Amino acid sequence: MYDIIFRHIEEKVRLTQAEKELIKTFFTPRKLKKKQFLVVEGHVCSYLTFVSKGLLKAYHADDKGNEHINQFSPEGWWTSDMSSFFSGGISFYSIDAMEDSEVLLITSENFENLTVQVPVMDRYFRLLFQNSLITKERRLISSHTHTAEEKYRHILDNNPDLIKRIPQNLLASYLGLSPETLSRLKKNIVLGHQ
Amino acid sequence: MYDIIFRHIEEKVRLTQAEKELIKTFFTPRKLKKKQFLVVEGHVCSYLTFVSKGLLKAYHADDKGNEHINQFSPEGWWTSDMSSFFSGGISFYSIDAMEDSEVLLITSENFENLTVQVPVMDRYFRLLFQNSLITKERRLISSHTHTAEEKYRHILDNNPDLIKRIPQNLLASYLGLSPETLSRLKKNIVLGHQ
DNA sequence: ATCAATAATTGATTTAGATCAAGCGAATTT
DNA sequence: AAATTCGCTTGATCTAAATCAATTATTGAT
Repeated sequence: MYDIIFRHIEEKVRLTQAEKELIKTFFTPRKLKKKQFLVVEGHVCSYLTFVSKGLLKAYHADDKGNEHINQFSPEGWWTSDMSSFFSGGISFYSIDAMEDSEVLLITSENFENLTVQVPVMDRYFRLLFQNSLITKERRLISSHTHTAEEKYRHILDNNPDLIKRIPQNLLASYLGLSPETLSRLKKNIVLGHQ
Repeated sequence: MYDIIFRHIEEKVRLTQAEKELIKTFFTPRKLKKKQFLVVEGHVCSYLTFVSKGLLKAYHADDKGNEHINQFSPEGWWTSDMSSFFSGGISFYSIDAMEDSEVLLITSENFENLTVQVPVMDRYFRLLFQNSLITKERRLISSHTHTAEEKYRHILDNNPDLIKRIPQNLLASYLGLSPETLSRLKKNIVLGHQ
């Protein structure tokens, strides 16, 4: 259960055995059935979540009821509504399981304890957030500069494995496109390659 | 010169006098004239930069030569091409001064030394990046859900002070709009309020 | 295996915002 | 102070993608 999380943390920082034992005590494991919610928009997001198995999505529903996916989180990724988690406000996103999943949950109090008692975790999360930030920045520029087709090609090139697990309409939502547009441009790409 | 940076850091973490003295040694102060470049796209971004006075912008030019502003950095903010800075690759953004400015520069080696010798700085940057990440996520969702007018209203409500210092065409670029569109929608808003 | 729900495709139409183009006012340079 | 550059506005036109609508897969549930 904890193998994956330690493998991931140790890609960025070193941990002693004692630290690992301590870290374990701050987390709660949980299983999620497909379609089960971790957070519902409007409630407080009480957990920062590490996905050890499966696939989750975080999304926001706008005024017209359209859902906009913020992030897909397969195994080895973290997910949460960070704003709600760290500040205690209501969650902007809903998060649910797209596949049967296993997750490790940590509350904000325990997160605070974790970083105080294992300071190297501040470094780990600094590196984690730093990388996420770079990716998010690029996605934002991409949303302004690239055409629908370029956005699709880009994700296809960079996340071929993940794409296979994601229904097309949800991928469209993630890219900020309508399902119809994504369907149509896929056809063009196939024909374009002949 | 260093007052502002310490004030900002101490909003998030505590520093001893000794730590402050040490921190100073890692930074180099520099003055920038308006229009002067800190980094040019395609070169390595060697510095993480704290703005103590003035205003900088970071932007990317696409294939067609259109510039897309990623970030405005007034006093009290950090700027850099983080990807280039942390990995040594070439910079995706150019960064230049929109006003005569004063900045504090730190190299990546010194950044590494800083976080090792003053571990609480890992926490500081963790908190900094965490907040940036929340903001970037919201901007990305906004770019998918909001109309041009809503985007403008939103920034007007949340950054009224900053907007005053920014020419309209650059604000349009930041919002992912053409200057013409921004000009037109401003007129509608004024009329709408009568 | 059947039925119901959900996802993907395809076509017709609309629309928000981009692009092209011209003129004007303000600011910076010499 | 004149000249040149730059930013803003306004109008006309164009276009990528959204929306509306119907049809056909595909998946899931009983």
